[in-house]
Amino acid sequence: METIHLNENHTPLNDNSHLKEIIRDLGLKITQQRLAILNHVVTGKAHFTAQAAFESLSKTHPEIGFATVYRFLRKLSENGYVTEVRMGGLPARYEWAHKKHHDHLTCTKCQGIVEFENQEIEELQEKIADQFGFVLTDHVLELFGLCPKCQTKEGELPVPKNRFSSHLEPNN
Amino acid sequence: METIHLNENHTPLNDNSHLKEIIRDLGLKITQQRLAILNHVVTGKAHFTAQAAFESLSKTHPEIGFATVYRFLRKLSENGYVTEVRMGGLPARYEWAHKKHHDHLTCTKCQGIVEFENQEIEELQEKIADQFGFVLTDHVLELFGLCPKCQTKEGELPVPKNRFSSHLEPNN
DNA sequence: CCCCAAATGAGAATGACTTTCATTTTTAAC
DNA sequence: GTTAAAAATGAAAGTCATTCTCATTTGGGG
Repeated sequence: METIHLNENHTPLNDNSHLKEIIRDLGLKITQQRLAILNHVVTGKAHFTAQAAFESLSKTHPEIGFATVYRFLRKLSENGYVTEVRMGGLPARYEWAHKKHHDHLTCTKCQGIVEFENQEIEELQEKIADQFGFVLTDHVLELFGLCPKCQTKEGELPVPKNRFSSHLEPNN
Repeated sequence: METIHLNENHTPLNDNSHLKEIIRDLGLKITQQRLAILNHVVTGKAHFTAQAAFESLSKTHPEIGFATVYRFLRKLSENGYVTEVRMGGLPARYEWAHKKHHDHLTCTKCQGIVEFENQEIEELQEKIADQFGFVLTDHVLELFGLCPKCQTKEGELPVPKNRFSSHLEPNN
């Protein structure tokens, strides 16, 4: 059905068959751009912003526009292939959702992110939704605090330029 | 110390003494604008957007600028007097934080918000932070789903103009 | 191959804030 | 009370992430 041969990047085409399947599942046409973006999402590191993905992709695929990156990431996230994470008013961060569901513990100083999962919490959430007659479709659980490193290095690192509200006092 | 008399709105001044204390606690000067905004926050309904507060306030205080509303709401939220809630990329919503801590269960269709509290979840969160050596400073727990009403009225209401990602399929 | 709906990219538009700055207020000191 | 310095304000401009528009290109069924 699908002959294996090399594309212009000397990458075996069948590397992409898995990615193609995903794009097909979304009911979209298979384009080089989407393959490149999807490949980046799957193989790159998690918690990237759309902007970062765009810049990174631009190096090898200068022809990809950021609109395409945003559009496709949205589609992927709408269909559960990637998870969109937002903290405060900061740009959305995305991650490939092939892993088991998990939540995030974020350091408000260095913005480091630790992933965790906790079945008990998941179950309690379901129970709560039930109590109010809701059908749960999604949830966001983000914990914020200071990571071990930032607890010691008090005030050494400058607070990242974006403000951080949420009960912290930035002016001390 | 403070003589009770009427201000130009024929409202007893001591109505505001509580509000003034809050503003003082923030290290800010007491202005008519801040009193008006704070009064709105305390007595108005919860989960308002900055824009909504601005518009509502404009009726009685046409001189208040939206910059002032945003600035003051931010200050209040930084100091824990109000809680900032964000869902998806939608405008931040604020609520007076005089109540016990609670989280939100939001209907993705009608955007109705139910508040709940669950001590078990709170404790589990602390435990998780501990496990990673984090000092917890804050957290966000937002549950999303369909409220009982919206479960039955399938597709009757148009989806609010702002898209809703998160594993829902808007195009069906 | 051909065609056309789907996809793309460049740039304009949007929308929620934030910042700037010239003017007005507050308030602490007389 | 006056007053002056510091803080606050509002109008408007700026920012920034994201979305939209639209003219052009492209994938893929026929």
